Amino acid sequence: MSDAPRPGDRHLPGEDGLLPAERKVQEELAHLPLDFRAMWAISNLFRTSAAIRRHMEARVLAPDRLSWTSFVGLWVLWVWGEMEAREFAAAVGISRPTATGVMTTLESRGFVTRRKDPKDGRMVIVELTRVGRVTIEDLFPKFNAEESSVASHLDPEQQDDLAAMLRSLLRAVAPASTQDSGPVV
Amino acid sequence: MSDAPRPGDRHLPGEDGLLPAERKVQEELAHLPLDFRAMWAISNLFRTSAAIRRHMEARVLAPDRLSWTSFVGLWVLWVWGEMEAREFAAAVGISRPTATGVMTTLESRGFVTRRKDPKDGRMVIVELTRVGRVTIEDLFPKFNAEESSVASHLDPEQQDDLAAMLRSLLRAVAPASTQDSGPVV
DNA sequence: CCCATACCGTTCGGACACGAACGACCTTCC
DNA sequence: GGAAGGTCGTTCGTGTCCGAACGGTATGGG
Repeated sequence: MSDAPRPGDRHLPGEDGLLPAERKVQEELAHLPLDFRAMWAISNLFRTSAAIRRHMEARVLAPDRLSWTSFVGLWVLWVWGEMEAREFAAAVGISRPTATGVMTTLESRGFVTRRKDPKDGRMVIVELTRVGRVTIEDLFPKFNAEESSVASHLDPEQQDDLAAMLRSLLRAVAPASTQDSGPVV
Repeated sequence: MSDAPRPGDRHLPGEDGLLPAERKVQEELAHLPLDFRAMWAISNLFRTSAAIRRHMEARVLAPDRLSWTSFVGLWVLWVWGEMEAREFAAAVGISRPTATGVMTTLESRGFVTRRKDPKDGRMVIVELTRVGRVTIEDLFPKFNAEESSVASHLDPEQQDDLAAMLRSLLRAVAPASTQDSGPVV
């Protein structure tokens, strides 16, 4: 723990130390009885998730002027096939009102269609159009290639360990009912 | 200190197994040449981040009718002290237009004040009010207690490993300039 | 001195996000 | 068979979020 910062010493990426922001927090809040170990784990979860999401939006989604949520919507319908609107909302991980807006956006761009269920007049069934299917089938391999590129900074074993630890946390905070239908991308 | 338990046999499928949604994906996309290992690592990052964020919003923030972003804003000003608006935006991890809206919200609730910098008429300096400081000083220990509770589902060593792996991914996707000022909660 | 340049915060337009509430629709129980 | 209650998708209001663009402000070079 000999972290004497020398003048002009730049912390190059690749070291295993705390981020600059973390050091500032460590310094300012050291006098409080906080669980810093948990804080570094959880806060880096938010930080890294947001950074990778932005990376994906810029590299993969922006060329098609597709938002993150719209992309997840296409992906869900691609994997699951046609589904009711409330299932769509649950699978994407958004509320039903938000799902209405997202479906409207996707419909206006010709990616999905909505129709009423003849068996139950309350239901609305969402389905990918041909254009929507072609789009996600072209886009998802690119998305996964970026996932692979980002994850390659960890060993394969570390990738497995990371996924396992995250599943453990997920099971801790999410009710079992929501784990079956949460967002998957 | 990387004496992570490494049993000779890998975990059998089903025990430490994939989530239901992951199994569906595995089944539907098995015929495509995708990097599933990276996919499980990255997708669980998004899933778990969103789940924990909702957990925090419901358990810690909802009683004060405070949004996630507003909470981060208060926290940033608490740790860093008064700062220029563009620094505030960078520290919270939002764009400058979004920061204008968030500051307006926080100002209307009496948590922060905005004033022009007499030295440079372009700048706006944001600062926590007394009410804002009292609020975050009451709220953050509760927030950290929930972080600690969630993280307790991992061993202390695992928490450290998780944070280290996430920092590694973060450094891979984020330009060095944004690492100093990214959102920290 | 003035103008090009650059930067700051804000505004605008569009999409996302949620809780509350509403009309339409189905089921259930008298 | 008709009212009661539940569920569905949607609408409304508010707040978050971004890229593009605008007015205000500083600074440098001519």
